[in-house]
Amino acid sequence: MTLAPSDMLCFSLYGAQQAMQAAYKPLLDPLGLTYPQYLVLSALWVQDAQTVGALGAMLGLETNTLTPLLKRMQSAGLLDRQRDPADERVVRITLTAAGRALESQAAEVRRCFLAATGLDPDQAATLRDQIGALRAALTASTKSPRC
Amino acid sequence: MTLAPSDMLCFSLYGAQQAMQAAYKPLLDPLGLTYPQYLVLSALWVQDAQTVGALGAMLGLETNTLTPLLKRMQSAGLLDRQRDPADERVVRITLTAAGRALESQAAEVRRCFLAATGLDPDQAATLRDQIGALRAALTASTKSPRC
DNA sequence: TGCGTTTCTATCGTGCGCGATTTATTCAGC
DNA sequence: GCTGAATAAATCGCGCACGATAGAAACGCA
Repeated sequence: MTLAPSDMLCFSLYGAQQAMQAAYKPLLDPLGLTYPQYLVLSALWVQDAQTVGALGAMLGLETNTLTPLLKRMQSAGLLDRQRDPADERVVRITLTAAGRALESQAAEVRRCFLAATGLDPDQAATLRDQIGALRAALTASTKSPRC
Repeated sequence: MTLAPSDMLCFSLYGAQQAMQAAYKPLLDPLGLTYPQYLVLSALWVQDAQTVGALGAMLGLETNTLTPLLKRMQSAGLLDRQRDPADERVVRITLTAAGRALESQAAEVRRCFLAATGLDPDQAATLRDQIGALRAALTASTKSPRC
């Protein structure tokens, strides 16, 4: 017996993620950001001068995704990329004034996105944790398959 | 006050979707399918001979995504693409024997994915509906912004 | 000191995903 | 019948996302 995509948990996740990015688009376009770029900035607002690898660990992205993404953001004047003198293998990502300046506008973005979900903060946090648990279970299962 | 990505609902969705596709990968690789291709087949198993537009409506994808995706699946021998004689604008997508044959293996894929989530069927259905509601709210809000 | 291993980033190729545009066909109204 | 609007699919360009690989720097250890 075959399920239609609309009846599948995986498809709800797939579709919701696309809807989420579509909802962010009108909020981020005025800032000249894509959604992954917004995530990178969010990570740097919390902790500046991170390495490429640390950003990747926080966001779940590999360097093959991050390097070109960070170069585009550098071209846009949002951040600087420079080798760490103490360890020349490492590239440190540092916010520019322009990158830091966007933080103040992020509050409005968050407020609008929450409004778009139609959830109150508690409901959003609960759903976030449920989806986070799903993510953790899937990641764990991929590392050591049960099936 | 700025949230870390890990505290954001949007990021849990973003990360969970990536984890979902990573979990599907070892299940679909043996079948020679990507996750979006698996979705297309799932839609066609329910209803064969759909148009490109109907598939797009079911999966939430535009023709600029579907056309090359369907061409790759045609090259792989999974489906046929042919203009509808009654309306030459329309292209109908029809499963080949090979495409139909994969349906029997999909049950095992679904079983393994559910196991990977660590959820029982009821929990999975509940979470699916919650995420589906989030998707609906986000889509509605994108169409008529509240903010 | 020198060498094999590990760590970190960058590069390459492929497959989505989508905004914008183009082409082909059909339809509606004259 | 003919023309303009509408519809369906295809095309083009760009930005992720990731597997596989490469290259440079640091480290471990004889």
